[in-house]
Amino acid sequence: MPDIDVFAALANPARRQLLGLLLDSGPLPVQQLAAQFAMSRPSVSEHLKVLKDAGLVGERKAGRQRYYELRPEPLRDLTRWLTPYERFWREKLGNLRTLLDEEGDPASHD
Amino acid sequence: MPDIDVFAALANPARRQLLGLLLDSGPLPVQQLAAQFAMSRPSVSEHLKVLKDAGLVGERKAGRQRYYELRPEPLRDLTRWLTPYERFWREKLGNLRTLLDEEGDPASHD
DNA sequence: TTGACGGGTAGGAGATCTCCTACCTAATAT
DNA sequence: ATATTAGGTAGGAGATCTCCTACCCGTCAA
Repeated sequence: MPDIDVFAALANPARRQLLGLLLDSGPLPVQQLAAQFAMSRPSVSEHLKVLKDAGLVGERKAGRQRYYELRPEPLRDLTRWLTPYERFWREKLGNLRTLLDEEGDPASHD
Repeated sequence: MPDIDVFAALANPARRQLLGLLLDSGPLPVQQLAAQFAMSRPSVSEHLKVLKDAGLVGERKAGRQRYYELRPEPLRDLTRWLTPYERFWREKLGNLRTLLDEEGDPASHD
């Protein structure tokens, strides 16, 4: 149980995409996940392992498949870490900018 | 101008600590920052470069010193990325937790 | 039972990261 | 002018990351 840093786990775009898939579609077996990537199935397995070590996904066996499911709790650490910076940028940008940006920006996806 | 991923920039603990120092103490020259670390000054410089490429710090010259200052704006991308997961865990954890957290939400930005 | 399928693990190649010491330039100080 | 100080850059060693192909075991189907 290496207990990997959630920041490190999120550093890789493929892993963020895996989380996104699990968020959008619920629990999925490895093959369904791997089908979304150009890379090999074993590589996807390794990314899933990193996510599991970070506590970001759980796995449950069903016959010969393993369903991976999102476990978003560790992301709360990220949110907590972010909080003081969020306060800082609100002060910095001021009310005008805050109002303008609040809903108008296109969210970038990974 | 590699335009580095903010996730990648935050993957390293030393870089997160640098951001924390700048958050707590405001703009600081490299030496003041480097003094907080076991590592060499040039290594700190390299970390600052990564943060600068990610848009997370800015630098301004003052004589022979360079003051680095926090630029938290790119962290908004992180917050945006986090939003759907936050919604997910609120649902998952249930109402009790939601009610407890709700008060921490700064809804009062007239 | 035998085969096919789902998926983890091993080992390794190549890229990238993280740190170092040397060295360089620009700016102040004597 | 010369020495000192702040700090960036070069180049490299060693660790880690990311991907691959092979191979393994467990589960289901014939």
